[in-house]
Amino acid sequence: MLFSKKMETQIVKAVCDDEIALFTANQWAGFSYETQQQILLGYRLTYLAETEVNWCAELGTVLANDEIVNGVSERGGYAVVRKKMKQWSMRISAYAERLLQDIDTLQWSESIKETQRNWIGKSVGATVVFNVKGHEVKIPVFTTRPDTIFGVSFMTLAPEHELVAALTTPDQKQAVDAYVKATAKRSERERMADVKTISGVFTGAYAQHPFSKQPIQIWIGDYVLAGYGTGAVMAVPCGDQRDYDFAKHFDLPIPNVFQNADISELAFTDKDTAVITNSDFLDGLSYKKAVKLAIYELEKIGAGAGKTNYRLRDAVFSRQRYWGEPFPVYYKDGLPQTIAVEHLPIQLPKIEKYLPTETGEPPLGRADIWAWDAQKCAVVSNNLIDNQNVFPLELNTMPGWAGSSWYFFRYMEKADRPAVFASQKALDYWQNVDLYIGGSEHGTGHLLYSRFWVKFLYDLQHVPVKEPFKKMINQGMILGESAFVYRVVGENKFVSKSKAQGYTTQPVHADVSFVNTSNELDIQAFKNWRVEFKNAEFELEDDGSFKVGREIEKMSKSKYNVVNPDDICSQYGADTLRMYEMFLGPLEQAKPWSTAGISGVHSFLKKLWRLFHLGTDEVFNVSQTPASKDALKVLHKTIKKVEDDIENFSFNTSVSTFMIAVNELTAQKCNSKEILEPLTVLISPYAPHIAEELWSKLGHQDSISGAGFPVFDPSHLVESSKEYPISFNGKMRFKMELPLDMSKEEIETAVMTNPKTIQQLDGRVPKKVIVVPGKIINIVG
RNA sequence: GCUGAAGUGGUGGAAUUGGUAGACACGCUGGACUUAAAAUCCAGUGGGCAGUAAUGCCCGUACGGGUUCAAGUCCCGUCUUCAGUACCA
Repeated sequence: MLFSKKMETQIVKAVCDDEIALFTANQWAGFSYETQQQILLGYRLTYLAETEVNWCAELGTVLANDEIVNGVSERGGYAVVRKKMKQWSMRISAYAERLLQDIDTLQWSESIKETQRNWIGKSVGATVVFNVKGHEVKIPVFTTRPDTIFGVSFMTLAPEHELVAALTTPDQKQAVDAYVKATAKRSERERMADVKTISGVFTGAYAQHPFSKQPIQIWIGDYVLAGYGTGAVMAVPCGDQRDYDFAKHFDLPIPNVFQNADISELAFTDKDTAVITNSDFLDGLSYKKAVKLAIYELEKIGAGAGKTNYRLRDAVFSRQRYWGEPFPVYYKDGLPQTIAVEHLPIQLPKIEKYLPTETGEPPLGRADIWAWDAQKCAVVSNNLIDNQNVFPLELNTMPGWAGSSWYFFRYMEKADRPAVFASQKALDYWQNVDLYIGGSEHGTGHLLYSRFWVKFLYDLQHVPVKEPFKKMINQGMILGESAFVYRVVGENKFVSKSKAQGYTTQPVHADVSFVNTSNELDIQAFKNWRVEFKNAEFELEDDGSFKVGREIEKMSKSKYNVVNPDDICSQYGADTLRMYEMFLGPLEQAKPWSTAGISGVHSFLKKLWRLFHLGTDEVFNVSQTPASKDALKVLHKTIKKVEDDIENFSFNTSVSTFMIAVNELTAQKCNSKEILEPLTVLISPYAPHIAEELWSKLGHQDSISGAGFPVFDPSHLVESSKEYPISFNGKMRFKMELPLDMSKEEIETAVMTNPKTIQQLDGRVPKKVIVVPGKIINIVG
């Protein structure tokens, strides 16, 4: 590290963790190598730190926040506990503001953008530092309402707060210890579920109000989360409902700092109308002005500063699994050292079992050849470790998002890498992902991590873009229709659906393949399915059938509601399946899989085929005769609509358009090549197999996939007249064919002299006649 | 609670800038062909009232208001469903 002469005694401020101490260049030079390395970790984008992690004992690994759903692991649903561990983390929080700002540049669904905004969770406020009476320590808190600083009547720390033990007075020790223990025992999930119960304990210690110097009781309470802000709050019961509830419950004072606000029942939380009172220098100010002044005064006395807080936590980057990229890191005197780029990649070692070791080390702890020889720059046997030249390698591996965050940049060029990802030329040409079709479940994981990586890569000028995915469509899931049979509790007896009310029953999933369209169960097939059902008893409906219950659920093997598309394929063909899926409805919409209606798509394809053939003999019959005006109109109307639909991912309406086109051309008895050939190309992305077949019958040697998209010619759609809807007070009564080149006045005259108009008016004189040429005529009165 | 999306016939769904609500299908009803069935084709199909009929009128896009010549579409409020998220200081 180089310092200028001036910097030697000047404190250097850099973007890094808040807790990092400031020092001068001379001081830096005086630090030991170890200390310097420790400090540098506080600045690095990827750093090793003792962090509170989500530990899943069953999976033997830590999990990222987004890998936990409802307090249990997303994979397997196992318990997850908070635990301190030394882990690699990535400083995604350093990019929080940019990740938030750039959301606006994305063409993503509003819901997923909002999910990311919430996950980043920006809140603007201030840090306020409280002195503790009789202690050297200070307690910083984060607040979004520094304007209510004179409403502080107590403080609350999270039970896990590091100062709890030190601050607790001897006579409160027993109560505090018991409370901390009880909270630790409760799982995160329980704590979340139980929002209503108010609990907490007084520590016996007092903080000091930064302005009034009044003593403030310090409590601990589990409504304060260790993981957010500083893990401590200044409690303003008059302005925050949780503080209010806590104060009421423990009979703590509730000073009112709002003018004309009734706080007898609830806290006053409306910022916009708040006027501060009983607050010394803040008296009479609005929320906005009071916040500014409070921060200014806090900074003046060194008891706080304006601060923006983010909910977004740094992401844990270590996994205790085998299958993941190994870290190019070895340890010298316990300090991580990176392996130089030219020696990469290092490859996963062979191990016997892909499980954690008996002592709880990650699977790589089982490897025999997993040490780094810093002289030879090679991976060598663990036996050679002497901590002089040969050092132990990192045992953790990288998580899935180490690869998923950037892989698409390598797709841009197939040749050997000339640069980090691809040549500048390829990167400039391809830029980023134009369209990402995927599920919204990645909203707070992969899609955020990837945005972070790409911003970092952009900063280092490895890629020319700031965002990985320009446009995203969250396709809807095809759901399954599960079938349930009702088992009488405690008996090996099943009752048909309508009889189930008479018993205490438990629904059991039955394989949907045993059930027909009228919800009747094939009992024999069901009996043969499981040994335990073999001798089961069945109570039938009065008509002798056995009916199942139905419910729409996610398609899943465990729910036995998976339908195999192969069956549809063999019955109707792949084109029918493909088109039917598109025809079901909008791409973004989740919908249950139902084959009702598939025959419509199938018969459409047969109709299409018949358009090219004569009679039942399958004789190919496409003529060279020029197309009629009407046929050209149908074709170009279709080209226009399909073109627009593809742009809008509105495939369901394209299918309708094809149906209309084929119906109209069939009615016109059109078999002109001039029409059918471009129509075949148009339909080829929707029904590729049949299109390819017709294409070859049309005399082409090459695949239709190389054919150019038909060009829309608006001249075929030009009309000379329009069938105008004639409305009276907004209600359409009849239609009238009128030339399009008529003036408004001429149209009005034509309409008003029409006998039907006279009949409708029945002697009344219209107040107004609205004529929108080419659209509508509305007569008011 | 908060955030987001949505609510249209018996069903899936159309209506992209306010301008003919229900396209296109499924289902259903009737008919043709057939010994019969399948396949195919034709006609009808939002609800109600009147009429033998042609047809006419009324009501209809979750509910209640509003803006407008005109509202499924825009505005305000309410309800319901789905999804995400949550003691965030």
